Amino acid sequence: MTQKILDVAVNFPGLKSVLSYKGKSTEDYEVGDILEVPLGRRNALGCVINIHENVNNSIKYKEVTGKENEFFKLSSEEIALYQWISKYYVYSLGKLIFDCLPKHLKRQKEPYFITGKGQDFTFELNEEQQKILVNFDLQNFSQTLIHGITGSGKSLVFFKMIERAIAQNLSVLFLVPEINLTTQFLEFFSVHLEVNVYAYHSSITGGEKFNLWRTVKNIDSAALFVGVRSSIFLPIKNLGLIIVDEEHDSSFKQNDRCQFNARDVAIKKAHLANIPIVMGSATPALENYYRFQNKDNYFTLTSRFGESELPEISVIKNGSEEDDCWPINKSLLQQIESTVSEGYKVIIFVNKLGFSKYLQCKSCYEAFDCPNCSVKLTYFKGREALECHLCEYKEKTPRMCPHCGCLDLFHQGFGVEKVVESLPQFADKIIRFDRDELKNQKDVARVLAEFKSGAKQILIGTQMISKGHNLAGVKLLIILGVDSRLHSTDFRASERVFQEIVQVSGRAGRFGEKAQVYIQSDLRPKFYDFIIDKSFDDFQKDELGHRELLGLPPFQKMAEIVFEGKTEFQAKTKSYQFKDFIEKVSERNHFEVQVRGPISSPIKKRKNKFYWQIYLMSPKNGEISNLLYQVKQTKEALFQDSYINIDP
DNA sequence: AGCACGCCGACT
DNA sequence: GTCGGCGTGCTC
Repeated sequence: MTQKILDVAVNFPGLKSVLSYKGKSTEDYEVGDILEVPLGRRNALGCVINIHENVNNSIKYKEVTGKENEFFKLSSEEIALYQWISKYYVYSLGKLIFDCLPKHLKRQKEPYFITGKGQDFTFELNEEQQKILVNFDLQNFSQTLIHGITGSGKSLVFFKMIERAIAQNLSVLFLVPEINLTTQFLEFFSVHLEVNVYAYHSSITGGEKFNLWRTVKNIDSAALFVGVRSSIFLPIKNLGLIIVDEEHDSSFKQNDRCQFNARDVAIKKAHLANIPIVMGSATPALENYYRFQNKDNYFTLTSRFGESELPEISVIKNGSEEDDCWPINKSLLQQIESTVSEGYKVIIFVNKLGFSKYLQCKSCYEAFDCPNCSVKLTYFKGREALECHLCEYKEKTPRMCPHCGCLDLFHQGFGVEKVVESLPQFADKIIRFDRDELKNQKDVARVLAEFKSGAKQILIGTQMISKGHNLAGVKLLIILGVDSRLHSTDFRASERVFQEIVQVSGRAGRFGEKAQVYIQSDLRPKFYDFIIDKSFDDFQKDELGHRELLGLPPFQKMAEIVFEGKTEFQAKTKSYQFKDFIEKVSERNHFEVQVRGPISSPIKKRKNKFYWQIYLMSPKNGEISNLLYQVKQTKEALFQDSYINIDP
């Protein structure tokens, strides 16, 4: 009898995580089996990815320790997806698989689902909506992008698509960027569809997750799965359609471990399963917008549902520090007053927690820095403390400058607390809406109920406002603190700010009321013209022009490699050594890859560690991953304390 | 990730 | 003299 060799992707972070083992003669093995295998002086979990008989005499094979029958066997399609992710994001296959699989827990909990009521729901689709559905079929892999303004009824199109899949007894995976968006979809879908609806998000416990995997592998009737990023790994049986809502959202990017983008993984998953994928957004990611230009499966929805119109948007100057109502421009006070007295609502959007951005000494200009990070401490008036937003550091607000002894300290910049304080005449009508004030979903629900009922009419808060909430009666919306965000060194800064302004503006005038949005800014970038005119295509085209000129995505593929060191010198040295080596390999093997940097990271010190980084650019898709993969395979030590971020 | 080996500082 | 700090390197 010939000896069977099992190639096993073992759970450890080395790139060469696929090791070969002898099987036990008493046991049968198949590709996809989860095994326990010896690794050094310990055991680890692994997944069989290949079985063959080619014995290599230079390897001393160890024998498999055991088979994990309690675990789920991976299908060849799942393995293919994990292999693609591992190659593209340059991440250990074995580690990836066991990062994604649910942990096998003793405590069992049955997964929760909502039984769909299948109540009749009749609505007229407009011409644009119908056009999308006419040619949509579930037969093969296809990609569709729906670019629809906020409130244009994308969900109705999704609904029709899901209905069709279910009619063919096919399950649907509906991806959303964040949990707070799922509730309204869950409600809508479960009332009108006649299938079980499962929600998948971070608050699902280990036991429930494990059982959900068991369930999705075995259910025969169609079901709908509404989930966040990690739900792309659910091995859903008879999956017939994937929908990615708010496709542009940065929450789809994982920023620890394997830094995949769930939208891109979803596309690959649809491709491997040979099923359609549909993406939707009011502000498509530039990469996607560019990819879909002049394609048949790019659709726009340009009219708002029902009577509603998009709000009118204007840009006005930042408030003057002389005025009592600073940072709000005093010319807006009258509008706030009249909006409130007419019984309508106001939202004020601020990008910063706390009271002031930082504290500074009036005589020597000493500012209070975090001792562990290269950022200034934020002043919180409620707690009378200075706090770091990157680490745990906090201290009581100092009375005098520790540097020169001066007692005159002044505040720079503003946060939510300050904005609330700047409108004392409305104090009894204001709700503060930020992570600091609202600790859980319960708080959020309570406060939103107060706002909806009209008990409170002014909502002042951070990014938490911008997503998903369907609020009636918002006639005035003020956006503060845009300028500092535009000054960021991130090449996506204007794209992100643009997306956020559009998303936030979408909160106003959703139920027929004519609304007004004011953006306070002293800058005059061209993109305000595009925002005011609502010519979103023109913004995208203008931004594409800049990107092309600078050779940035989507015109080139990009990767960012960050090096961590205990000292700045160490981080810097590592990044230079890496650059030298990768440039040599790239040249020698004729890779079309250009190295930019090294450069100190935008925040060069975090939690007492220092960061330097380099960028890799290439006009060819997959080229950077191939180069990195090759270098990492031959010289893994160069990657010690580094983070690879593909398509940052 | 673990878990070894290996080479310098402060302890009985 | 050696106990243990964590840098470096390997795992079929």
